[in-house]
Amino acid sequence: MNLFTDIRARVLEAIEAMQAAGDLPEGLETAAVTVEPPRDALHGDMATNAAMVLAKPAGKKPRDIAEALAARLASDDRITSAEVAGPGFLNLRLADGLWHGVVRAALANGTDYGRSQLGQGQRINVEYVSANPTGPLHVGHTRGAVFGDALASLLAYSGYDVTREYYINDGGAQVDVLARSVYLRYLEALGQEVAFEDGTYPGDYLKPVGGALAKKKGDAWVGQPESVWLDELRTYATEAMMDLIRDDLAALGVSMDVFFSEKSLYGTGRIEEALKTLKEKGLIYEGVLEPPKGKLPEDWEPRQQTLFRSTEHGDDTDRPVMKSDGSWTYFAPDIAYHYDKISRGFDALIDVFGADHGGYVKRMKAAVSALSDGKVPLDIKLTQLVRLFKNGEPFKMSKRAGTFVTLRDVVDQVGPDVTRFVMLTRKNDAPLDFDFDKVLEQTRENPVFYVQYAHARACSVLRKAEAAGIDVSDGALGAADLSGLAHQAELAVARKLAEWPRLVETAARTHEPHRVAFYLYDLASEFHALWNRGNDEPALRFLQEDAPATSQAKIALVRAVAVVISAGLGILGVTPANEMR
RNA sequence: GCACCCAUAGCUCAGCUGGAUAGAGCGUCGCCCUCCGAAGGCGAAGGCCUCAGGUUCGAAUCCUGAUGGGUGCGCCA
Repeated sequence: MNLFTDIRARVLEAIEAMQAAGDLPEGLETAAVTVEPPRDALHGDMATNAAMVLAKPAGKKPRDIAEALAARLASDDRITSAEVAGPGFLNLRLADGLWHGVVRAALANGTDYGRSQLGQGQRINVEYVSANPTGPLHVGHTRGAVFGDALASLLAYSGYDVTREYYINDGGAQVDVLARSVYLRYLEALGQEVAFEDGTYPGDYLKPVGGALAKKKGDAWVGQPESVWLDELRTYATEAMMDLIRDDLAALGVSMDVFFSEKSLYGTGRIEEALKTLKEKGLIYEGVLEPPKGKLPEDWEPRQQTLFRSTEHGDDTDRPVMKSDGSWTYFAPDIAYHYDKISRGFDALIDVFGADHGGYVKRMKAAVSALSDGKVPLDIKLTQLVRLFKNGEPFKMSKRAGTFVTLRDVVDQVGPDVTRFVMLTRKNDAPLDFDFDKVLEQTRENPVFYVQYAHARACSVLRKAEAAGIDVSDGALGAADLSGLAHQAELAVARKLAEWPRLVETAARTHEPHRVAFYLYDLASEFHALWNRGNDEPALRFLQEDAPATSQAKIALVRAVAVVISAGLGILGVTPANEMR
């Protein structure tokens, strides 16, 4: 149930009636007609731009159209007033019963109130994290993981058939480095002195992997050349790292539907197949790239390479898919991977990358556009840097100083709920400050606490009401007489609840889950305000002595707030708190 | 040199993908607990939405250019 689309439908009905009556010409385009909350609540409950949008094509003055529209809408008993304002806005005030309907809808549908069919069951693939399997996830990955996961949930809530996917970069040279590093830890576990030179991973997290290997293999690989152990160790080490990463993700509450291995693309003809598809479209050629303008790399020299004509699909320059020595560039398996996603029948793709991958956006979009003949849209969301703070002081990450901050460090210190919420209180394309101390503060400036507190307060009222003998089951509250819910302060909260389905749709359409977090903060603010007004105006207290029917109406509103907060937090992957301690 | 992202109150940031007098938190100043949790609430002050053009009924939002910051730029995935 979305009150805004209901009223918009009513407005369009009135426009059709005006056309039938000859007040407006036939065949007008009404797609641009919107019904939205006015910026200033004093203007009314909803505003439509219909008259201004239609004025030009209809050849009439906006205010004249608005007047005529107002007359027709005013006859609807759901609309208590329709006033023309400004250049041709039509401000509508709605009957209290509609706001009561919002409360009832929230109680009847529970956390499904707000669910939409925007996606119409379209299959959409969200790829995120996709960190190299060479170590534990760090803070940067954490933001991508939280963002991707919340986006996926948001899309699922909006009627898409979502697949959450992780691309394992297990095909490149970094896996050899990993295998050699594990080999050193293996030797170490067997009592040898080892040195970690440049080009190896010295992290402690490989110690248990080397230890386990020593148990499994004994000294069979000691003193043996790489040719004996490298292949097997690559697989072994990668699997160990993926176990580690899966555990990290689980600690954050993230679970993937698909882990896709880059390695599975090599030696199976799948890269060749993807490139053949591009070649058939005339997009693959042998050539020499122009040198980049400005300062050249020291060792620059023209080289003959196999290139993808990505400029045909919006890129700035063509991109190499094969190195001069005949091996694939990293881009080739990426093309094959996205070709695979397209082949699996997804209607749309989303990639979540770190900001340092901004340079690959155009070429990746070009590849998907070429491979799908422009039929499968690819949206790439970049998550900006996370800056760490402790007590307001910048906190520099350094592997050497041992202050390398992992996902685990963050989750262990502040918990998954706080981590997730905080990471979503900023747009993905804005840098994020994460202060280990501030995110745990219990004050209004900490949105996590503020929203959780609102939910806990609502639960507290429900408990008290129940203790007072009021039936607070959703069924009873939904069936209650809500006429006791008539004060503007109370209806203001219901108005906010009415925006929820609309908010979900815009957030889903723009792929911006942070909007949910900000909405919840606003809703919490409305609720806290109403709560406190009870201090000055006893009539606004939720529990009314000796007036169980009135109390029940007010409790219904409280419960509806709790339901929507719970639904919103659910999308963000945060557990609502029933009480604060 | 080129591409992408960003620029909104003293600070940190929203702004519903073109709507009315641009919002919130922090900070500053002034209020509200014999009362469901004051871990909260109410109010005041604070703005050339970086700048200059353009598009139109209407621009913080779209386009062009400039300035300032971030990221990246052919055998590293």
